[in-house]
Amino acid sequence: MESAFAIIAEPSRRAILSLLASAERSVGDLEQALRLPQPSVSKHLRVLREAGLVESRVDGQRRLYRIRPEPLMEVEAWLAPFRRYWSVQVDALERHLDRMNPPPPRRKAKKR
Amino acid sequence: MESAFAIIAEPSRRAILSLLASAERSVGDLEQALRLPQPSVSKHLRVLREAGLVESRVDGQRRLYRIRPEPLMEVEAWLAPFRRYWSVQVDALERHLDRMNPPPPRRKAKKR
DNA sequence: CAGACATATGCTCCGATAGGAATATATCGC
DNA sequence: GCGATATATTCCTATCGGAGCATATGTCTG
Repeated sequence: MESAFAIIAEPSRRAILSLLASAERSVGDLEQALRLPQPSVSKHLRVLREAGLVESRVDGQRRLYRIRPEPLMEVEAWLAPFRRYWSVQVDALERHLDRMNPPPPRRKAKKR
Repeated sequence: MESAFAIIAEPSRRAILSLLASAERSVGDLEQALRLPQPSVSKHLRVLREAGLVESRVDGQRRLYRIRPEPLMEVEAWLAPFRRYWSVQVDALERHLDRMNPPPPRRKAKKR
């Protein structure tokens, strides 16, 4: 089975997964949301299904797809050792910003 | 510039990044550790460098490569919405295991 | 059954890319 | 300078995967 890394290298597939992260969707829903030709959506779904990243259930003439997040844990795990890097960076960035703009009277941020 | 997702789709590149996560290394170090031909390592390093995932400094006749983790934050951010899925799963798994094997006298696990 | 709608599959073309082997560039010690 | 070591680049080839379009399969309504 293909690695989850290879699967999510494709932008349309990431978009599909992101949509399914919030809710189950039919092929037509995805087609509309992503403005992709239907065969293209179906093909990406097939790849995702075979990699275990989604599963489908039948609902009348449509098929509803939903996330199967397990394979993404491989990515999550691989990413772990790098977290310490950007956490210190975020800290450094925060310190930097604090120096530029010393934390003044607590109040809510203005809308932009 | 290529998306970080496309870059880390390649297993050798992931291996390089993982090695660099713990320490700076020369091309020769990587070549040995990964058992890859040297031109192959250099090519992958070029791709990584152009994507901003590593940077190098000169040290005599060698070049030492180190991580630049910023582009990986794109992956981290994309992954965020899926965390809730496997966190509830981990919870469910824990509850399941607790039921199978009720948390008894605290002690260290045996070696296998 | 027909005809409409939803989804899946087959096929061809094309571009991107990894691998391998040879070679080029750079820097060291002498 | 020379030879040795470390790294980068070039060229070639084979492969893979996505785009696009046509078509097949499946399921509903009447």
